[in-house]
This record gives sequence, C-alpha cells and structure tokens, in this order.
Amino acid sequence: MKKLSAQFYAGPDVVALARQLLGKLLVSRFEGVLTAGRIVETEAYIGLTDRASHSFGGKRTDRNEHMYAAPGTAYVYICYGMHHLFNVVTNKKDIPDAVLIRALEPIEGIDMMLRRTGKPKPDKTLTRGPGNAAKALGIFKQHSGISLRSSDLYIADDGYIITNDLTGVSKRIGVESAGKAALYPYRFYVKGNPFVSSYPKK
DNA sequence: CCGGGGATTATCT
DNA sequence: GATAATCCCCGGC
Repeated sequence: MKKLSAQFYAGPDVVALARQLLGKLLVSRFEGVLTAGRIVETEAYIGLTDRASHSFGGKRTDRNEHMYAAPGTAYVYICYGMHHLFNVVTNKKDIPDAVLIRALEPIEGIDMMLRRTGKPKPDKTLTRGPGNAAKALGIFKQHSGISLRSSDLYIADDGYIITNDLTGVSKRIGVESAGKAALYPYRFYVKGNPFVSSYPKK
C-alpha cells in the first residue's frame, strides 16, 4: 500500500482522474488515530470552464483559493452551512481542477468514525454522501490547503481494482442550476456498492 | 423504495 | 438578502 504520487495528481485530465480514484483508500491520521475508507463515488470539476465549479471563469475568492494550489492539495469547503466537503486538487498549480469525494466504504477505524458522526452503530449511512464521508474521517474546513502527500491525510493504492464493468457513470448530483454543465457525465461510482449516495433513475 | 421539505450558516451580491 | 457540489426525517406506496 503506497501513497499516490505527486505525478498522479498532476494529471491533466481531471475526469480521468476521478475515474481512477475509485477503489483507492482515503486515509486520515488525526490525533494519532487511523481511519480509512475505500473511495466508491467521485465527481470531477473542471475549474475554469465548468459552470458547476466554484472556480468557473477563473473566479477566485478566499473560500476557493486552495483550488488553485498545487496538485495533491486538499480543498475543503462548507456546504449548506453545515457540511464539510472534501476535494482533491489536480492538474497544475493555478489550474483549479478538483475531484469531489462523494462516498467511502469504511475500512479502518470504524469505532472512531462512529464517535465522530454520533451514530450508534455502523450502517450504510456512515460514509455515504460527501458530507458524511468527510465527517467520518474527521476532515473539516481547517484541513483545506494541506498536502495529500503528508502523513495526516493522504490517498493510497493497496492494489484493489475496480473493473470497467463495475464502474458506473452519470451526471453530477446537486448541480441543477449549472445549466448545460449539469448534464455532463462527470460522476463515477462503484455499481451495487451500498455506500454510493444514489443511483440514476431508470 | 421514493419524493418532499426543513435545518442551518458561510459566502457572495 | 439569497443561495448553496447536503442530510435526515417523514409520509406514502
């Protein structure tokens, strides 16, 4: 099991990277406690040209500043006033592409995840959805800007493979107001996995 | 299982 | 003052 390389995050195609992050392990080691989850759902945001992105058109504010950081940086922001959402910055510095981690399958440190989320016992809602996933790993807005090559928060490859026939693709969730961009097929998920936040309607 | 609506506040206009 | 890359609970089927 090894941390993803700086070169991985520097890839120029954020949509391809979102697909490749499926099956990887997101690991946090805050306060000496290891918690880890397998990534089972992601979404790509193409910073400059994607109306659903916080950095569309080159918009740059205090809130989204870390989208412009070096590849392999964490971008965490608060949504709906209460949820902390974790993203992986990719491409080059000053190109604000990012991948939103939408769901995890709990792997390690489940007791700690329960304590953080206040849930009485593990169930499929523990790490389902981007707000829950970040909460279970103890990721908050204050972690925005830290490197994913650090020892506190990183993504690792343990050799687990998500085959193409297990990979689902759909439009992104919660971006209805983004016009045409709302229909782009930039969401990837592991078919049949109970921690995936939702499945496309028939 | 599915859809509707309230919660709750940082951020931007 | 309005909006938001969400979640949970509730009711209906």
